[in-house]
Amino acid sequence: MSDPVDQYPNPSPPSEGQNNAVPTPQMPDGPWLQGLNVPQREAVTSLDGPLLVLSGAGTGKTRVLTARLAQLVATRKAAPWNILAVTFTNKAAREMKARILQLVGPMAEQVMLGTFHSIAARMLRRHAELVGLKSDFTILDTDDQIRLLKQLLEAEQIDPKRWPARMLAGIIGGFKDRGLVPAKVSATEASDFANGRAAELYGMYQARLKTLNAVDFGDLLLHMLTIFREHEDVLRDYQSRLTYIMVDEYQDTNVAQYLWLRLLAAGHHNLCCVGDDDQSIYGWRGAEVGNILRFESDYQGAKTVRLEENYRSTGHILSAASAVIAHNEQRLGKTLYTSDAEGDLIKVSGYWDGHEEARTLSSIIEGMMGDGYDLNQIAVLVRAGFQTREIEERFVAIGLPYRVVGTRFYERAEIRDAMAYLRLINQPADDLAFERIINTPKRGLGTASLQQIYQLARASQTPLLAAAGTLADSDELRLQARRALADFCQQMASWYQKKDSMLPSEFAQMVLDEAGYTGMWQADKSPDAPGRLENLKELVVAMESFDTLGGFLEHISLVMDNETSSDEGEVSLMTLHAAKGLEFDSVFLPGWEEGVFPSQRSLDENGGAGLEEERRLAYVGITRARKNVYISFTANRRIHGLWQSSIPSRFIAELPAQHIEEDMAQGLGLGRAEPVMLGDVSGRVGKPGYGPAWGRMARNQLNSPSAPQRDRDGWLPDKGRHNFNKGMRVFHQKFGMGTIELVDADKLEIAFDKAGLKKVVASFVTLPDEME
DNA sequence: GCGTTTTGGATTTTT
DNA sequence: TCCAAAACGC
Repeated sequence: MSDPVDQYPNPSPPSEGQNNAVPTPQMPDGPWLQGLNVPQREAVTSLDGPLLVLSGAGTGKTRVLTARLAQLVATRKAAPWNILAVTFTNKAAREMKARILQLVGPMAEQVMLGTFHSIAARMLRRHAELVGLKSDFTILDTDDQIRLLKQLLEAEQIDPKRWPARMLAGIIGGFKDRGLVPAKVSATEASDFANGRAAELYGMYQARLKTLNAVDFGDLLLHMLTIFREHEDVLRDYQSRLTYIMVDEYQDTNVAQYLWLRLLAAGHHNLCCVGDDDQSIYGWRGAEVGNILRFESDYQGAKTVRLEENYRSTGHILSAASAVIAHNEQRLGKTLYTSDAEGDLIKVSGYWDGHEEARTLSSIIEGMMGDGYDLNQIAVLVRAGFQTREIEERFVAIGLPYRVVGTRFYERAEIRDAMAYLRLINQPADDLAFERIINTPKRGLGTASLQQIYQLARASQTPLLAAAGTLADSDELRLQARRALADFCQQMASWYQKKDSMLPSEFAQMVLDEAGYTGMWQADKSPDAPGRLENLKELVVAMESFDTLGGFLEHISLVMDNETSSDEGEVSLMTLHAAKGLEFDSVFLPGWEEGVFPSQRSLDENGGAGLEEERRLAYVGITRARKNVYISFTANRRIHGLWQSSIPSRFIAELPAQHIEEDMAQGLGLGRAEPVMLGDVSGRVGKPGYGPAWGRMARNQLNSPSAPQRDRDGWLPDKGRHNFNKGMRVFHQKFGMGTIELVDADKLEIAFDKAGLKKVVASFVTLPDEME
């Protein structure tokens, strides 16, 4: 967070004199070429024309990217400021920058390197007026966006229950991902939101953004597309300045990003895209795998280089991952190999329930810790965030140090509030910031007073803060509210005066104190209040590396991550998505059950394509590991408070037998029949009871070489396919015998003899005589 | 205007 | 089950 990587120079070539900075050409064989394998070297030295580098997991992608950049500079194909290097994350940009700095020295500063969004933002600030914005436009975050849309929906009298703002935000985001301005949204694409009003609402939202002098994330790219299309001179300018383009994680580009790149590269076609179609896991966010699949036909004469030698994982891990991903049809195909040893087999285990899974997983980690393993080299990767809770609880119980990766710093309310204060001071017309903090901490200004402010602002066409000032001087409001408002405005004015004469960090501290915001949390007795104060402190510290408030705000609106890594070892706990690009010695992959992973929703909503994306997620998960992989599944899982029986993920069946080890010792032995303990739910000691059908199922899963078909047994959770009726006597593995009280599609309400009235899914109960 | 109760809903989220 | 946002009552 200390290094504002996104502050690259303007796209214009540096003024004369700086040309001295260009060093004498390096020898053709720079140090960056040392130790590259054949395809890597080919990718690095193929400088002209379109180039697609298909780089599998762990094949040295970043190394190739940075070496190629160094090569461009060294051969004088391009001056640093002629090179555009685009990444998706700030972290990737930061890393690349650091490595280039090492390779080519301070000239690296001149490379236009950053995320799609930060580069587009930079460009947009230069040409803002071409789309009706001022160059000091505000970049809204998701929260502001939703609030804005809520207001819009309310004004349009659209039922917020039926048509939530969040949904509209998603639809509009989708349009923007596809590069569609409101006028281009066709009737078919308009979706049925609020009876087909999506396109219309999109237009209204854009108009509202313009009056606020604000953009959302999607707009950064979208506005640049508009500018490039409507102002050829601007596009030409960039085309002639940025003569070599490199893109990281190309498989994740959406249509807007694709078009943006295509326009920029249109003249010279010196476009090098690096990516891995097998690691495309952001389809739901608008990423188009098609972009990478189509590269060769999109760019005539494109060269493709495959990086297939993996330097990360051992043989079994790599083979197993490759076998899983081979089940996908939509892929370009790569054959990863390693010269590393076969290593350990992947361990696959089944457990009775999530509790047992968490318990066992934790004790394995404890054991590793005892053997001197570095906890930082261990990760637990789950499909969805809610899965971390059960595991976290166990970690807490046994005192295992861990950290959950992915809870975003900037999403915390206190950070957003603090930011809103700073935003409003920096930009008094920032109405959304005003709304956020006008009554935080409580100033006794409720909806009634706010209504007045809105009215006046609308009538006089002024920002809310200005309207508030006017209102404070009038006698429209009750004395109390008027006084509060006057105080607030006065404070704002005084802060505005001071904002440029103080260090941003000191300034922020002062504002938060004077506003009573720090005090608000100090007075708060809730258990998380100290943590929030801690976060605020962190924010202030983060500001220390900035000279101006404006600089900080620009940076933070785009770079909102904070990576606090501790020196003490901690197990990392995160989603599979968050793990992309990371690597660990040992990786635990719990929850491999149908419905959870692959996610039922993904399957329902996107069918075969959804399944393939889930499978890529599995591939990403396995390939994070260098040495050990532990995959597990459970027979029963409680989801949203309902117990559901589950069957092992089909991905488990796709793991070839020769690369796995059925490590059932800790949990349920497959096929080992044990007595079923009827109705004994709580206080269970030792191994729980389980039905033999489950064991049979799991074994089938494990042994079948191809995708399993589970159709018999009635164990499958296919909805509605049951013959249960009210009044029937049934058996449930966890709750024992009971009588059906109510049938609602696949859900049954059952009065259990011992466990009482419960709602369960039909697939989880059987007729008593089905038991063996 | 604010604290409390009720209700509904619940993947993944680089920017 | 558990969380956050809407609705409710003082």
